[in-house]
Amino acid sequence: MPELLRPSFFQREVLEVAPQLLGKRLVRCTNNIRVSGLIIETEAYRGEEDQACHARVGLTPRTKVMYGPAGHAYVYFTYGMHWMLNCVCGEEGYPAAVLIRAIQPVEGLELIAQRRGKAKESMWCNGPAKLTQALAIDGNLNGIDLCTRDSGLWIEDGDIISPEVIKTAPRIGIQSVPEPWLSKLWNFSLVVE
DNA sequence: TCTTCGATTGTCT
DNA sequence: GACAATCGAAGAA
Repeated sequence: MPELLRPSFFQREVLEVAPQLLGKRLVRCTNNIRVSGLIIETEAYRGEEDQACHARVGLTPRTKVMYGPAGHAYVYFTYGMHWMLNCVCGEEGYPAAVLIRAIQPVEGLELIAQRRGKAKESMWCNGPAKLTQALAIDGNLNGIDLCTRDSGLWIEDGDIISPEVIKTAPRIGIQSVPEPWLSKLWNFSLVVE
């Protein structure tokens, strides 16, 4: 049985954690059925000074999970219909999180197909709102501990990814954010083979 | 394949 | 009351 990632993995500089999450396995377990996929794209958000980070407005009921202990899930709702999954990182009290933007489905393909309707297989989990739909993740999971199996959502260790196959890019969907935050290369993805 | 545009609700000002 | 870390349907080319 693969090991779960531990709090110490997350309790580091978010810019180190984000690329290292690539290749790890995100696992969702409901009714003893596993649905999982390899993480292939992440994005880092860090600090109140990061104008793309929700915590730029400071501590509010919405953002307080980001200020909490590392290794917990920050799940939030946006655009009136989509859920996003983030992993809280760094020291407690400092708001930082990694947005999981895409995974490659591995287990539970039937359930994913069912949850994603008639979407094509290549489109199942190639976006942050798509993978939350495929894994049945919603606001009920906000604040849960990703380092235990108690909540049915966790991350398992995987292969070490060599730096050559990791691509960096500006973060996505933050057009209204001013420089220098707009151009930070805080988006990490695996180069497709 | 590419572009446009509508959907729809929690959160903050 | 405005806006948001987006998706997918529909229409054009």
